[in-house]
Amino acid sequence: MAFRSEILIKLDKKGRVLLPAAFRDELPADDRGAFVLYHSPTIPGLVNGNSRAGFDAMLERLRAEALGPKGSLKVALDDEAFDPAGYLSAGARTVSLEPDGRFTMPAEFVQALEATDGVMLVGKVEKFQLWNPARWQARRDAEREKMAAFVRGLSGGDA
Amino acid sequence: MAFRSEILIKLDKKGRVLLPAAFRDELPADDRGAFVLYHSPTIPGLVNGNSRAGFDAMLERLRAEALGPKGSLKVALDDEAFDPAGYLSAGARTVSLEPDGRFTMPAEFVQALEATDGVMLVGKVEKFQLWNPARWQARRDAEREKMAAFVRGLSGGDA
DNA sequence: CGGGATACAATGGGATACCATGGGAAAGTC
DNA sequence: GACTTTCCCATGGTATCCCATTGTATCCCG
Repeated sequence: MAFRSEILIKLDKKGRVLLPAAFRDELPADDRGAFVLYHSPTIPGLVNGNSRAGFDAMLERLRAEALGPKGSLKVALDDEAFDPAGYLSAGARTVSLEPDGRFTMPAEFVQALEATDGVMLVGKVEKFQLWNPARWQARRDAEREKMAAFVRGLSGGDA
Repeated sequence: MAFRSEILIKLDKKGRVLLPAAFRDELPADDRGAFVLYHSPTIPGLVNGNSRAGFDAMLERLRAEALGPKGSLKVALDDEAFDPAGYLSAGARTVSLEPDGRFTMPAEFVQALEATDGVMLVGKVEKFQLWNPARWQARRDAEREKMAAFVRGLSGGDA
């Protein structure tokens, strides 16, 4: 259960996008009819995706981390207190998959991506990302250098 | 079963508001004819909403955690003792949904929101909120910064 | 092991159903 | 009887369903 690979998918004029078979297969077997899209909390113009179960699990961990064990009652009542799980939830949408594996991309996400005719789907282990193809290109180049530097920096055999 | 997304809905001249399909679907399947609206206990001008079951469950937790096991008996008898659940309940109203998914917004909530022609519905996981669109805008910007700070604060890779 | 035959993945498009909204008519209500 | 509330119908837009097409794996068979 891990999202891998990067795949360029068409965004047709009806706003539909195919969730590739490789990604569909990573959704829980008992819940393949829908998944969650949500805005990246740190990178504007990036959209994340996950299974409903995966997204909910993340929110749960988030609340435990941010609020401690007794936080659930407080967060349910105190609208003034900042709730990171609530923040993510507001920027998220459950989208249902058509039988053929496609979904209609909500307009807000199309806008965020500034996608015109294609979307780059990128597997990031326990979630996946939707990128504007051009922006992904740039991001990828930057990450390649960081990765090389990171590996060189690993304290290891030679040195 | 979690409220997500933010949706701007019209408030028509008859005082009607549509509960979007995405939110209706989160109401319990056996009780979709009505739900609960209640004033936020911490933010004036904010209205919260939940299913009847969800609201009741919150009151129950509130009494159990805030007052202890004997609390409910005490508040049933002692009118002098402060009962947070009773307070919330007084500021709450059950509103019924029309067959087409709309409801008439009680005047007290319209006033509280100072809503004129639109209401922003925001999913907050186990409940949702009704905001004055302009105020939500401001709130959202503030939350974005808090979220960024929160993510930075997570003990992680770089440091 | 070549050559189809078959299954499935990715895409396009027409027809239909549903969502969000406005407005009129009927039924209460004071 | 004026006003509010509920019911019903209308409409534009979007999403969903269904069917079709093409290309590519996979399979089977001799």
